Amino acid sequence: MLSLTRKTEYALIAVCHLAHVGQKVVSAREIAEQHGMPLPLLMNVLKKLNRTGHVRSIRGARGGYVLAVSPEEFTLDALIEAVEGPVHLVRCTNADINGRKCTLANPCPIRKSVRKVHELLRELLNRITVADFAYVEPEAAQSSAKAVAQ
Amino acid sequence: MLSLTRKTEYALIAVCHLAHVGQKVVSAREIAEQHGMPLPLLMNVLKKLNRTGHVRSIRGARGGYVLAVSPEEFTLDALIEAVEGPVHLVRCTNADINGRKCTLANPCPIRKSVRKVHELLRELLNRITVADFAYVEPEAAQSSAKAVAQ
DNA sequence: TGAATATAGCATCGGACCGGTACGATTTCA
DNA sequence: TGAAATCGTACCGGTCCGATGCTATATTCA
Repeated sequence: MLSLTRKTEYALIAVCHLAHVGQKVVSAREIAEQHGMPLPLLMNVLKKLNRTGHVRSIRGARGGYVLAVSPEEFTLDALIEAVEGPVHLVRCTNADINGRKCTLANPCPIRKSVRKVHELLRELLNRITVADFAYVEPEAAQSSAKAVAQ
Repeated sequence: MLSLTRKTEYALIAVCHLAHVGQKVVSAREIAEQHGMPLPLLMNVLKKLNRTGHVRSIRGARGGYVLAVSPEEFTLDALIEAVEGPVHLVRCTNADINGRKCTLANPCPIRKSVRKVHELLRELLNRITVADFAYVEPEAAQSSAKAVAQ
């Protein structure tokens, strides 16, 4: 199950949309319609991003959302954590999180190595920012691809 | 859900165990007991690894399993694919896999970038091999950690 | 002041998939 | 021939994602 959830997809698209329009206020409905996403789902995601402070919400008529952090500083790791909760490669990387201890015989032979891989994954996710997911499609995606590849 | 399944954990531990004992035949029961894993689960995993040719099974009394590939050439990516199926960061990276097409409005603004991230993840998983998960715990894990960090 | 718009919060439901179990068949060795 | 061990398949339960609905709150505008 090494995959992103659909929530993260929606969040990524929405945040890219917000990054693209700058400081203009955009309603969830507008974003949903433009990308063919289910509105309630998108709203759930935006609520979470609002709670974590990554987007700012403006209520009422003519309300909507504005990106509250700079795209360059908004890492994929932060986005995933905001939407899905913290990333755990395996359950026992942080046994104290869910209380359930690793039941494997101690010492678990792969614990250290798994932890190392976990860190590598986190590093990768922290190198990638929302700015890399530039809201461009046709050919201009090369500059963003370069940043991601770095 | 950026995490490995428990199957992958079991597979990793078992393969490390096999790598550690060299060409000696080890039964699934022996591996399970030594690491406190549920035997049937481990057998399910070993069956899959046998079907993909990564371990060789010897039936009958005194039977068991032997690693069929060199630990240095057995990548984490291959192991995950053998146990869980192919890795998909998002559903639409290979829309033809499960038939279900991406329902988002085209052109999906993040498709290209997501695909790039997907490749980076695959690269990471391909750099890590079973040999990096050396079957050592106390302090000697540094040589393997070095290889992983590379 | 009232209606319309839009987000906030919570609760619920269905389905997919992982984790775990069970049973019988097959093969090998003593 | 019987014991040991793998092979194959089918099944069940729990968890969590995906999705929906309703109510409350805040803002704008006529």
